Amino acid sequence: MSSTKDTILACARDQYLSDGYKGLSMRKIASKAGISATAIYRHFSNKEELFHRLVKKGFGMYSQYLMPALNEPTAELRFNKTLEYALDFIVEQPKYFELIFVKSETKDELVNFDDLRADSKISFDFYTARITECIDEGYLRKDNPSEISVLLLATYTGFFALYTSGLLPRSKKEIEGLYWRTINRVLNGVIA
Amino acid sequence: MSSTKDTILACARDQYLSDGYKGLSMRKIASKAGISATAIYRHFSNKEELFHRLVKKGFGMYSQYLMPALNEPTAELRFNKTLEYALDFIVEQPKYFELIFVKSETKDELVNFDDLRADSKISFDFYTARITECIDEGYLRKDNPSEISVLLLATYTGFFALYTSGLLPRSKKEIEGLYWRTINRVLNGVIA
Amino acid sequence: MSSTKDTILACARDQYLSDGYKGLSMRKIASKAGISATAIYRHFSNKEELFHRLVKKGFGMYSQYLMPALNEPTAELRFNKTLEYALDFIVEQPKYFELIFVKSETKDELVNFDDLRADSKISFDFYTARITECIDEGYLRKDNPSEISVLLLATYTGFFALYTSGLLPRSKKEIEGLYWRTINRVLNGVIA
Amino acid sequence: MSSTKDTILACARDQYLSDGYKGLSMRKIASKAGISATAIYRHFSNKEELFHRLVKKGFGMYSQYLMPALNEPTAELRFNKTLEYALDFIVEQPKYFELIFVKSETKDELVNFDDLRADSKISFDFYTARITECIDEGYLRKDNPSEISVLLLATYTGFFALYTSGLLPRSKKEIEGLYWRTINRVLNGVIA
DNA sequence: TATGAATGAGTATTCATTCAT
DNA sequence: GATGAATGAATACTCATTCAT
Repeated sequence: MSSTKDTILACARDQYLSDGYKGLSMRKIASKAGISATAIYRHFSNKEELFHRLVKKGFGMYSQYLMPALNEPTAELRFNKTLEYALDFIVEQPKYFELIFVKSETKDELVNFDDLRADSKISFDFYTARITECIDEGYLRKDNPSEISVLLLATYTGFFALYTSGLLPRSKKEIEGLYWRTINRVLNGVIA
Repeated sequence: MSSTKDTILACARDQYLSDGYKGLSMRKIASKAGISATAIYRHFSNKEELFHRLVKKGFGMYSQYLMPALNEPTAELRFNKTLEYALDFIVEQPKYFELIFVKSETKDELVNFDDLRADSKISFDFYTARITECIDEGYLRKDNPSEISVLLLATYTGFFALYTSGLLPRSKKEIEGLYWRTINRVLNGVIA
Repeated sequence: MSSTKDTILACARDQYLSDGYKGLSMRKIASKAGISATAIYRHFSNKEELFHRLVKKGFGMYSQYLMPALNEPTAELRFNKTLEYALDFIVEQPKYFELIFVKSETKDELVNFDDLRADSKISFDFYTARITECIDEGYLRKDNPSEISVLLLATYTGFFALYTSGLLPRSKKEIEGLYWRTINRVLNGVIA
Repeated sequence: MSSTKDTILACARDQYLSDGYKGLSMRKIASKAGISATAIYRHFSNKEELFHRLVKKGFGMYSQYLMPALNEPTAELRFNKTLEYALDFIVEQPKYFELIFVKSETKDELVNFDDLRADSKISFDFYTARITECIDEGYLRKDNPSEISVLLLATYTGFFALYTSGLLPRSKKEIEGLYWRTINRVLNGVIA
């Protein structure tokens, strides 16, 4: 409940999400949090650790979006809800999506921190599990589940990377439609 | 033939690609290029312009990879060669791929420079043109060509973003196989 | 009592007064003050603010020189003491005189900062007030007090601008005599 | 007739007069003159000499303004015309006035260059000569001519220093009126 | 006469971090 | 837990000047 810690993290997130890693400075974080720059070091040993915590939080949030899909009764519904909640995550937390799926600095972190690699595997494994049970139930064609997972995640990631980069200059509304049509085209190829 | 200019550009690229935008400093570039930091300003008016040229070069190189596909005799071959050359680009110029498709700073640049946006549209339009003629020739199912283009580019971009980010921890060889299987799964859904 | 702040200010003043605005660099100030260049930013947000404080201090000091004239019992004495203390200011603080009355950069500052303009008005108004009461008491001829103020300030400023610029190559002693004779010639024309 | 030399000087003047000494850079001068920065060194050995020439030109121009006063038939007229032409100089060449009478950098130059000191004496001596003959002709009260010269030059310089510094916030028109009233008040004290 | 390339010293400023309190 | 002061290294960039051509 160390409220200051959370405040720092929240300010760091806001600042990172608006200014990028370049603009993520201890001073600015401190100033936003209403404390002195040095006070941050009471809670995080350095900038690297602070950012590390931030990324972890992003992964945790992504998990929170996907997990409720497990409440659905059938594999097909769980699969479809997963795709839907993944969309929700981007629509509602576009910057967190960027943080964990796009921003290169995040990836540099991934290389150095095993726990973040593990976190990133969670979403991948979640997809794979959904796909496996869809194949088992005959909703999806017999195929390599982890490769289908790659296919879906790649499309998902790439689609929104294109979007956030301005290469798909469409409105939010259009994007949602395009997302589903794109996903359905992919499913067309893998569905039983 | 301004060799210094090219040297600077090459060093900037290397340094950007290894250290990210954060590590892209005029001093370091100069030091790598074996000139003084100020000498850079003889060739580029500032860091922004230097980076801009860098990105432009990346786009130019990507075009050079794809264009030969036009030499193929049929739409289907041109389409398949495009997918193949796109793979070649990543395999042979992985860092330039990262520069123009993944690195978020590049996208921030895109927002500011119309010419870069135009450059980025080229690859998209190239795909769309290939797809359109494939549909015309009956090789691809009747569908919205630009949306198929989005699908393919998204998968392509996302696939390698996952790869370069370390989320697909496989060897180069395996990756090529996985790429084709992934692409084929997509094509499965759109092929006639 | 923030001694460092005062030290910085003192060093900045010395350096400005000996090298001009050109030579007023944060590094040099810091070096003179025996601190690191960046330490200055703990006390002043930037060079502009530092210089601004410097000028303010100059104006404040000038006021401190003139104010005691108010202790005199008659308007005539207050007027004469003002002229005398103004001389004292130049003799004892020639560099501060230069700072606030001569150096052109100071004037550029004045344009941007309302509070400095206000400060500079103080001395002008002080003169005007002294002259007004001298006219009221019949010591000075009936005339426009603020214009007499202009006359006196102009002569005062111009006189010492000529002096500090080396155009009046005389000794300090001679200058004091010349000052009074010059002032008296002016008074000749305005005295009742 | 080395036209390039004159062009450089003209550009230097324009740039100095608009941006001050700080903004007087060889590069900017060259760019304005349409030549390369290094080309300047064909004509002036360095920045110091260039500025030196500039100041000399300013003094020369001031002389050109005053000299025609000598065409007047009587000492009184020559004296009055001198005061008038001095005003013209400021009104028409305010920046040159600033250059030779106000700008501290100019004065630093004066200290180092005997020829500039000599130039600056010319105007002073010119005043003195006018006053001497006015005393001789009985138009001015018997007094020390060079000290009257100091008085007039000080008032003149100080008056416009106050003006250019923004301490006399009046319109150009008002300033001319105020100038004459101020000068007349001075003359009141010295006139026969 | 002029240029383009290059340089070293300099500019203000920001950074993450340390330390004594 | 937190602060203010301070620091060294780094940032992009400008400067006057030199040199080979």
